[in-house]
This record gives sequence, structure tokens and C-alpha cells, in this order.
Amino acid sequence: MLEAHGGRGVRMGDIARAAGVSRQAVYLHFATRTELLVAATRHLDAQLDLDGRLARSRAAGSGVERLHRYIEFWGDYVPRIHAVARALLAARDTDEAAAAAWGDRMAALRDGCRAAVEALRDDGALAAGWSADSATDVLWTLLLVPSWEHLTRDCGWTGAEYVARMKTLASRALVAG
Amino acid sequence: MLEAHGGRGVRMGDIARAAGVSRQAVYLHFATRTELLVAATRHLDAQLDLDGRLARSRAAGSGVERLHRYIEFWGDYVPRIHAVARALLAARDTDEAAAAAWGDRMAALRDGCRAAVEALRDDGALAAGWSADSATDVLWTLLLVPSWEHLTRDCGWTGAEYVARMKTLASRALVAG
DNA sequence: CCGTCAATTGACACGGTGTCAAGAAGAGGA
DNA sequence: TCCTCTTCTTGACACCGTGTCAATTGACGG
Repeated sequence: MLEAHGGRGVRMGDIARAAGVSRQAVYLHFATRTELLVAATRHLDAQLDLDGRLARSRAAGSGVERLHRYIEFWGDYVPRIHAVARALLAARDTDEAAAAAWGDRMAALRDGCRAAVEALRDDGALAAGWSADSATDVLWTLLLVPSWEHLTRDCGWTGAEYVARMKTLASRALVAG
Repeated sequence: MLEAHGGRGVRMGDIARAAGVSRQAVYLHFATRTELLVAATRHLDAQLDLDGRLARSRAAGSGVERLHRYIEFWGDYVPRIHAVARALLAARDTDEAAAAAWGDRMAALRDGCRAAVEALRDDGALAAGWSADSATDVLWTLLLVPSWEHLTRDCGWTGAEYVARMKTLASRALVAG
């Protein structure tokens, strides 16, 4: 349902109706809308085998390869989780729990960025001018969901273009030489 | 008031009270909350002399200088408009008019990016691999408000760091050589 | 047969936006 | 002085979405 509505405007009553159940029944399982949203993201992560997808990046032989694999993973993953991410992102403004849940996911993204940057650094391939910290911050920011949204929706980039150009961008920006 | 609350949680009643006027009086001047928000951004642009601030970038002698001046302008401007931008951004999800107003501002940002990229291209300084369009999209995305927010709030970058590192990033990514 | 558990119905509180109607206060002109 | 226009006030209300509560029903298992 979130996917059908771009992550917006899905109410508890809509969900209940779609599940063939009363609105109150939903509250018997999820105390708040945010809790339901968070459960949906967890479910999605499990269903999509988040950890498995990350394995390819972790197994990379070089820093640059790791960076590229990570961008490939992310470019493939974001569109799948986008709608629910969008909903969580919107809820964040008014709901403390949603903000925390979003923070967790962003921390995980940062871990991946950090690992890629450290792999680069260990190869001596981190471009001059960046510390591991600042490079991590940059990569982390490049991969933000709103940026993906902007590029694919407002700029009309395809998923493949996103991956290819993001690789170019990150490589030019962060990799030495 | 928006600045005091990070652009969130400011209600019509709060505004009225702060203005020493009844809530309904506000509605005599602005039909909707969004209209008031949009008026506030216009007011802010005029007060901050948006056009004047852009002049320095427009007067740049080279493409690279123009790019750098534009990033300096933006890095100085965003923190000043951030709270109201945040509010507009939040309203965008539920309000068509807010989405349109935001779209306008983003289009203006894009125009600036486009001009900088074309200046680079005309100098023959646009890095291989980018078309003017894709380079514009990239720069446009780098400067997005959520990214600025993320870097300054979540990553703890200062305004000066934002400008300096964004210049580095954009230069490495887009400028040849 | 009884207890438990999940679900149902219907009502309600709350918070925020936007609307409406009746009236008050002041300014300016005939 | 009176009249009118404009602006504002007060207070009520509709609407929407979330979350709560209470009373009830129906199925399943010991």
C-alpha cells in the first residue's frame, strides 16, 4: 500500500480494510502507527535478505571494489525499501520513535560507508584532503534517501544511471589518482 | 518562531498569539498555513537580498570560480532560510501548494547549478563523463537542503566546513584535471 | 461447560486546520 | 452627528486522523 501511494497518505483504517480486519484489530497488534511502520521495515529487511545482499560488498578485494559494490547494493536496495522509508521519514517529524528508528537505519548505512572508506584508506587510495571521518560523512550524505529520490524522480535518472553515476561521483571525489 | 523550533511544531494559534492577535485574524491575512509559509519565504528572500547575494557568483571570471562562489553563496544562505525551508518541506507531503512552492525554489537552485556547470563547460573544464545535464543534476543534488541538514546536524560540520568540503567535493567530481 | 483469546462494534477524547456568524472598535466622510 | 467600511474579536463548529475504552461475540481447547 505504501508503494502504491508513494509512502504517503496511508491511514490505519486503510491498512485495516486491506487486511480485512477492523481498525481496532490493527491496534491489538501494533500500539501505534509508527510501531507498525517499524515492523514493516524489519519485515522488509528480512524478506529482502539485507545481510545477504551486503555480503558481496564485504567480500570485495580492494577498497575501490568495496565502494563500488556498496553503491551497487544500495542502488538496488533503496527502490525496494523506498516507500516505507518515505513513510518513516515523514513520521520522523512528529514522532520520537520514528526518528529513533530512522536514526538506526541511517547508522547502519553509515557503518557501510565507513567500512568502504576504511578499505580505501587501507589501500592508500583515499584521496588527499579527506580524513576517514570526513570521507565517510561525504559518502553517507551522497547516498541519502532524499538524494536518491531527487535524482530518480525529479531528475529522471534510472536505477542503472544512479548506480553508474554515483560510482563515478564517489570515485572521482574520494579515490586518489 | 520556526527557527526557535527547528521548523516544526509551530501552529497557527502560536503565531497568532505571538503576533498579539486572534487566531482568526491570521486567517484574514493568509487563507492557509501554507500560504503564510510561502509568504514568509518570500519575505525572507527579500529581506536577505537573495538577488544581491547571487550577483557575486554571476560575476565570476571562470567556471571554477563561479562554482565556488555559488557554493559559498548557498552555504551562507541555507542556514538563514533553513527553518522555513524545513517547514515548507514538511508541508509538502500533505499540501499540494506547498509542494509547488518548494518546487519553485528547487528550480531556482537548479538554475544556479546549471549556470555554474555551463560556465565550466564553456571553459572546457567539465570533467569527462558528465554531460551538462547530468553534471547539473549532480551539483543540484549535492546542494539539497536535506543533505545540508544531515552534514551540519548529524555529522556536526560547521558552516565553514560545509562550504570548504563541498567545494572540494564538487571540484573533484566535476572539474577536469 | 467454562475460560481464554482474538476480534468486533460503536463511542469518544484530543489536537490541529479551517469555517462561520455575530458583534465591537475605530477611522473617515457626508 | 451619524453612517459606513474595515479590521478584529469571541466563540462555536466541522473535519480528519490517531489512539482509547467498554461491552459483546465467536471459536477453540482443556
